[in-house]
Amino acid sequence: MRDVAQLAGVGIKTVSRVVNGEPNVSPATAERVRQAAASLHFEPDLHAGNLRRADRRSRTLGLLVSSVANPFAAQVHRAIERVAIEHGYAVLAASLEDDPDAELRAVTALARRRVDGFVVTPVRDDQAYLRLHVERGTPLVCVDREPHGIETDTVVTSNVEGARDAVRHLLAHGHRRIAFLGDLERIQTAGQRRQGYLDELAASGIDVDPALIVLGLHDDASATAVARRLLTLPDPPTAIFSGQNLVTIGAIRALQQLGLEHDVALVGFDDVETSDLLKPRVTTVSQDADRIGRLAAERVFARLDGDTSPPRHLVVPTRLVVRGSGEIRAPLAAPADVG
Amino acid sequence: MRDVAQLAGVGIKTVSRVVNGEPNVSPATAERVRQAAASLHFEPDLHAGNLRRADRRSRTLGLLVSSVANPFAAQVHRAIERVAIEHGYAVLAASLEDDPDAELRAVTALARRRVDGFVVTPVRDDQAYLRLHVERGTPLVCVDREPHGIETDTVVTSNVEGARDAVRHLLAHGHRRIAFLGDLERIQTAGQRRQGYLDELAASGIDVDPALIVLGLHDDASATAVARRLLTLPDPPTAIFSGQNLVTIGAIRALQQLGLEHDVALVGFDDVETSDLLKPRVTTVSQDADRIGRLAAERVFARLDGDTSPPRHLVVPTRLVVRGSGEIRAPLAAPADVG
DNA sequence: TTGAAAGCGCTAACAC
DNA sequence: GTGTTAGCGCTTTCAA
Repeated sequence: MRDVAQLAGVGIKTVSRVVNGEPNVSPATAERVRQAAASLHFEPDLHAGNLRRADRRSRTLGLLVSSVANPFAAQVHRAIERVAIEHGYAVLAASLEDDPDAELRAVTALARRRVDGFVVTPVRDDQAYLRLHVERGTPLVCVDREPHGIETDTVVTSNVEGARDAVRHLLAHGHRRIAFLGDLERIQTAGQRRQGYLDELAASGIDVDPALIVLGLHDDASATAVARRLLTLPDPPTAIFSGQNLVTIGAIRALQQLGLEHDVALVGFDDVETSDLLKPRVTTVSQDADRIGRLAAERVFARLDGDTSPPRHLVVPTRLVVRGSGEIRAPLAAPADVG
Repeated sequence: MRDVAQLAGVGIKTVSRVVNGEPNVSPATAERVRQAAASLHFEPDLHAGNLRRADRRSRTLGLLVSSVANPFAAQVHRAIERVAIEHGYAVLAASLEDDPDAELRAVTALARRRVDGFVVTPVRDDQAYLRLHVERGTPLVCVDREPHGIETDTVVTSNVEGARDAVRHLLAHGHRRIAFLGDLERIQTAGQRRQGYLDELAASGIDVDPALIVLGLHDDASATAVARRLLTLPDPPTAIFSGQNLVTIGAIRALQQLGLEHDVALVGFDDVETSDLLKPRVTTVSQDADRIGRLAAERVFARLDGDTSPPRHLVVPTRLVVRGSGEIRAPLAAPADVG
């Protein structure tokens, strides 16, 4: 910058003014400065400026997700990036892989880089430690899961309602023995989806068979194994509600292996790529990742713009996408037990 | 930092030493400083330090990809992040959506944030403008596509060889009329895959029917339409080689719509999620995104570590994953034309 | 309309 | 072992 000033024959502050588009520079001077800057390939150092700048904004957002390679997280990321760009922001993303320590490390790494705001998918049991950053003026928005130990803006999927929709849909097709396959219990959304499943069955006065509820499934292999076991029970379920997309894939594989894919109904929570191409096509409760990301980013910028209203808890509805597998009807009920 | 120094009753430089783990601090002093830092929740400002630090490293990498939501790019991103973390680095990612102007904007945005290295999927016709950054000491590694106008490290998939493998596989199953469905011509990898297709046919002395080659497909809808048209030709192809995963999905849909999925062979370039669940399962030429990302990141760090050897051009081989659709045999050849 | 001086939070160089 | 001084590249303040 000093070099640019020298070459343009002006003071360093004038260069600063031109670079930042500040007023009170004669067009002629401005032009000379621009020429000089271009010829020296000058790129202002954003971080150096921040040191002294009034707003002290790094124009960078920090994003913590399960994994940038996870399709849902990646879509949320893209949506956040879109909003960020509009505001002249860049996004620093970190993958946590559900590791509580990684959450801490990532927050520290991003804090040292002085991100202006955090969008976090909580992993730890307690996010109270993040209060510090919020108090220091770095807004925090939690996505996908609710944080613990801190009151802050959140944007989550309507997990309970979505699960209820799925189960209601299966009930409407005559099913009474509906299995639930869920992710690890410590993952909040898994618990909520199970809750929706239980709520809807309760609301319909259906007795729950605990044998049909399995949690702790985190990949498709274990889901396949469990689904096979349930489907070969003496009194098997006539429908399956799977609570996560890898689990859905596992369930499909089990159904295919047993040749039951056209006989046992299936509704999966969260989309399965190319679910359109399968036979039958898979009915899913799909999440609006794009909207979640967009809302989260908008919340961050609202806070950066000085919004001090109470924390907002946004719930993004799911959509039941009817494609075929969920509309398989239950076989005629066996005669009621008469003892 | 001054506050920490005051609270610990030491000089500011001692705090710096403790924070950075430099030697020549007595254990007792160090402990007092640590206490003070913790009680004030001190987080050093990485960027402020960089201003004066000898290596001037922001410990941040810039990544430019088609889209962070694209599964291939997202996997590359994750692999880069893994290597980055090991080196204490964070990753700033930007989505270009194949927009040449976005490439320029993203490079500028990252340069102003003083990233230490770039990993770029080139979009523009010319990357000569990046020489500046390289000369100023910011290494550049191009992934997935070769850059133009600059000699730098590259990590790409063996597109030509992978395509040849696919076509050879189809030839081995008796096919002679093999269609090629490719992405937009301006996308380098699309051209390379077509080249591999042509090469392999030429090597086998097969005449190419230009009617069976269609480029310019960028989504599954257009691919479906084109595949339908080809398959309903008077003399239709007996096999399809699709050059991109959305195109593969389109081709599958067309085959399903026409009820031909068990009669016409299909090999797709790049993986299709859940291709395992389809009937028939889809044979693909799969790219090793993880390896590409890892190698690219390792190249950046090698350069940062002072490697000044000539640019390396790494080619990551593909793998033909045999699953069923590519092994459908050609129907018995029609009698040769005898005029 | 312009520029000089001070200072942002930190590290380098050197003195003690 | 420890502290002092200068200065990184920029913006602020304020004087001209």
